[in-house]
Amino acid sequence: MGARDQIKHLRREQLIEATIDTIAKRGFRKTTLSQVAKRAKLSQGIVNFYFKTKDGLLFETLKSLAEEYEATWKRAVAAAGPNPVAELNAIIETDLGPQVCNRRKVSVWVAFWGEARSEPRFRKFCSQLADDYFIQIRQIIIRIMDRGGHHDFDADAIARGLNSMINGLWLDLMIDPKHFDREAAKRACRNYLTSVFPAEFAAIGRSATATRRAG
Amino acid sequence: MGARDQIKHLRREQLIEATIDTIAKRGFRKTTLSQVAKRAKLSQGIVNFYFKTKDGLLFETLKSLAEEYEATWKRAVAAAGPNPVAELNAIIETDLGPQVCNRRKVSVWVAFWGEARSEPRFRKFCSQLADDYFIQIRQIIIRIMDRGGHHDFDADAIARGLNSMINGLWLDLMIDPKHFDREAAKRACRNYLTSVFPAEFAAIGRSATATRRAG
DNA sequence: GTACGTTGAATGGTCGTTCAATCAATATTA
DNA sequence: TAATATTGATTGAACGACCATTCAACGTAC
Repeated sequence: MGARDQIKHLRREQLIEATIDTIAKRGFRKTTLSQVAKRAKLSQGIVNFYFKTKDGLLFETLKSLAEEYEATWKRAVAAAGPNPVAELNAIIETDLGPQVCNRRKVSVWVAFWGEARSEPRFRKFCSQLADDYFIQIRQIIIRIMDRGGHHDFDADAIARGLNSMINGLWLDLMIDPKHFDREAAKRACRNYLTSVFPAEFAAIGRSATATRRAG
Repeated sequence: MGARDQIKHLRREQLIEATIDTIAKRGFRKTTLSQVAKRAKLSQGIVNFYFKTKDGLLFETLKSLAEEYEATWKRAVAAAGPNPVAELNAIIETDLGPQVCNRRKVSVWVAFWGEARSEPRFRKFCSQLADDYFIQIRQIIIRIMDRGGHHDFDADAIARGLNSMINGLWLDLMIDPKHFDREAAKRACRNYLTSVFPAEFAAIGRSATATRRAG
């Protein structure tokens, strides 16, 4: 990669970061190209040079955010080792950890979700992403079920419940950021899993106050 | 109320409905006053006559949607009688029922949530609403706990989990409307509650496939 | 010197908002 | 009651502001 390509890559990242900042600070409605350019400390026309159109910039921003998110949680699952309980716990930890679950990034996600219905491009991308994630979670849950002999549990319902709970907790951060409690959010998820798999999540639940209150 | 006031009320409702339609069909970004006016079959300037500004219209739309929602679930809880298990089940039933959980209305909610961070007016209103709802759910859960003697359960975590799960399931409807399954969504919630309160939700869980698969 | 990155002024279009004019309903008068 | 005055509802053209996009001109690296 020559210096030419490096600067091209740098500019794209610079503009995408500025877009995320702008959406987070001013909202989707008030996100204009001049605002983005100003925040990136570049000139007006630069966005159209690198992304052709405003929609192009927005879609690339979504893609960038998605790639980072996917890489983050897949890395966390891999690092958690072969134990499915630890993997699920790692997902909760990263999904509600500060790198993923912060106002800056979540406000961008919610902005895109809000436009999903009217923008097929956004919707298709987001649904593909959500589907991959759901399938992974369900797969982990099935492994827990197999190990514990819970062959009659409804893996789909459990996975959907956890998935939705995490997304809903992200929304909490948007709606009531002042009272949002990261640890309480994790506790809600662990509480759920400890209820479904008492034996498997007992240790994690006990140490972090899951189904039962600590003390 | 004179004919004058009646028409005033009618026009406001007409414009708010048109706003909901426009946000749902074209997204927040592309919601313009001329679009709203056209959909309401009225003239350009009418919105400014009835709502002063565009932001005024949007906020009144949010308020209208919120009032309807609150009335719906409070009515459902009241109708479910004094049994807290039935009340919680009624909340799930209405929150994921077609009157509340449909693409038209949910897309408007998500649009406002997305703008919540940059619009303090939106955020304050939404957080107040969410708080009322959370407190109600928690209160019902505490009643279930008292009745069942589960004094060591974490009511906050259980309530937050259910609350978030429902919100997250609404998001599912936005992101992947084609595969969204209303009954599967309800099942995820009931599954959760049956795991936490096996004895209390057993009947409901059994009939609707909660923790364990039917059959 | 050539090719590419970058600028910022210019353009055409669309937005929210205003307002003089018009229309319809109600109140007043004869 | 009929005619008229008054009030409020509604229109749509007009305005200024701001938007995304373009592009000729300039700067810079190779």
